[in-house]
Amino acid sequence: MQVYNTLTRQKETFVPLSEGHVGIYVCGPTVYSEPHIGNARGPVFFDVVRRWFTHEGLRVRYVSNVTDVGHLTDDADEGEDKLAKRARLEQLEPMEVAEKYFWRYFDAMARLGVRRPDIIPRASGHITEQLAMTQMLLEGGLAYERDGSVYFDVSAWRDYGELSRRNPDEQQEGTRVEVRGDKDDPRDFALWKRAEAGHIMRWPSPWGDGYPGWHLECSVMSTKYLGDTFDIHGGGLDLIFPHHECEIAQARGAGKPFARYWLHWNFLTFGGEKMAKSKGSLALSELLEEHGGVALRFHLLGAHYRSVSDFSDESLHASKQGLRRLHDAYAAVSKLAPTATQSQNDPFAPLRARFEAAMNDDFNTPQAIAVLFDASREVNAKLSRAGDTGAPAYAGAAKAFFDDLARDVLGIMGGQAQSVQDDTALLDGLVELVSAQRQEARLRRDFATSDAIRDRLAELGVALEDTPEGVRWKRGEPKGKVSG
RNA sequence: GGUGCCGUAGCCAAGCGGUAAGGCAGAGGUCUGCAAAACCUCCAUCACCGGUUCAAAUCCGGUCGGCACCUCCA
Repeated sequence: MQVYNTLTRQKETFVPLSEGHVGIYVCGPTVYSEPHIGNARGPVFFDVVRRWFTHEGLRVRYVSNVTDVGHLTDDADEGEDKLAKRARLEQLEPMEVAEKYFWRYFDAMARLGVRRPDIIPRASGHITEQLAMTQMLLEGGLAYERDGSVYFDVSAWRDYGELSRRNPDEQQEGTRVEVRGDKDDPRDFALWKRAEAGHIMRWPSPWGDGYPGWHLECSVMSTKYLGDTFDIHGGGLDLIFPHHECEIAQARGAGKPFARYWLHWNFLTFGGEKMAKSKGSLALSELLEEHGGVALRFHLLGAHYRSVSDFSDESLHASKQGLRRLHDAYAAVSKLAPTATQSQNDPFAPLRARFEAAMNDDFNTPQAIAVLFDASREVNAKLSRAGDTGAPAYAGAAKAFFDDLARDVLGIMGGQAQSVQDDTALLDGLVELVSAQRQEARLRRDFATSDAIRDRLAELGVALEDTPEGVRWKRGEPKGKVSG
């Protein structure tokens, strides 16, 4: 299988460090505000990545952190971190903020069919380890302490820039590099920062009270749970620099070979503009409410992870229509064959092969989805041929195909990703419709029909009551056998 | 200034040297009491210019137009 490695800027054959196992670390969000749709692309993509590895028989350990030690807002000079600011605005403890949005985030992910990571480490719970790595870097001469803060000395690390291919010397010392006057060099970055008076999140350290730097947690937590060398490190494209660059420098500087393959997903744009910069209206909660998790997930997988994808109402609508076709075919198959069966002569073998080839080529989900559409057409054609005696067996194989790939790997059919729709309005409408039909029968004095309707509804658990004020209905337990 | 990405049909979106996947929308047809679904058929030479090659959307050079990162950001 081929994966595109940012480190080498080319597709490489993926060979796990330890045969049969894969270790994956993905940088998660800083939980300080409402999750938006941009937060979903990476998790959804990597959810498919781990499902695919699992499908291919590998044991996966998937670690994805959540940053609960706020980093600075754009007003670096003010030194207020995002969590603290939010905490002040919401009048909560910083950790209360982190906890609140942590759950918002994972609730949203669950609705998108994203399985929980095997480990969700938090920065606040790994202070000791972060101090240890800082200490190690100091001892190795790659860091220096200034007035309670410890900085990584970029000039001392020759390979700095290997991932982002940036030559530190050529970087424009632009807008606001001069963040803290106590750095030896503006390119240096903090491993540990002194906590100013009033800074709420603080921990004791050999250099005084402070808090860990922006990039340290990932170096520490990934290697703690996956080993000093591990297979895959993922994140958004924007994390390549400086975040991942710094992670590599720290980890390698501390003697850890670190990640072997780096995968980065591209952005979602909205009207051609970077999502993170367009304001509002893209809150995940709202989109989930309106479209459901499966549709969003399906749409996200409709573009290759390394391409920018423009997210709009039109494109989302188109995706939903397409998904419905897939679901319809699956429903038809499931009706004919409630249980999946796979025989020796699997008629879906060629389609499986195509799907597999697509996924093995750097997780080409759009192509994999195209295979699903081709399969649907074949299935619909076969099943619509009346009197085809081979249909049931074929349907069983079709069900196996869809269950295996569309449901288990892509997560766009059945299972948890299926949105639980609120059918209240539909139910109301249906009962009222049937009730109206019954009233017509009563007016015709066709009581046989009206009573039959009431009885059938009662069997289904809907009780109709004729009152002087009109017909009322309520739900109860289904009575008797439900026929049909 | 440095680093990198993109421009494929009305829209979304694969392909990245061998003669344009898939979806949505649209057109025609089969089926059908009507409608829907389904199925069949149709619908692009790949921003532009030049070069390399037997062969280029795919490689090289240039032009134009978008975008991102270099600062928190998925």
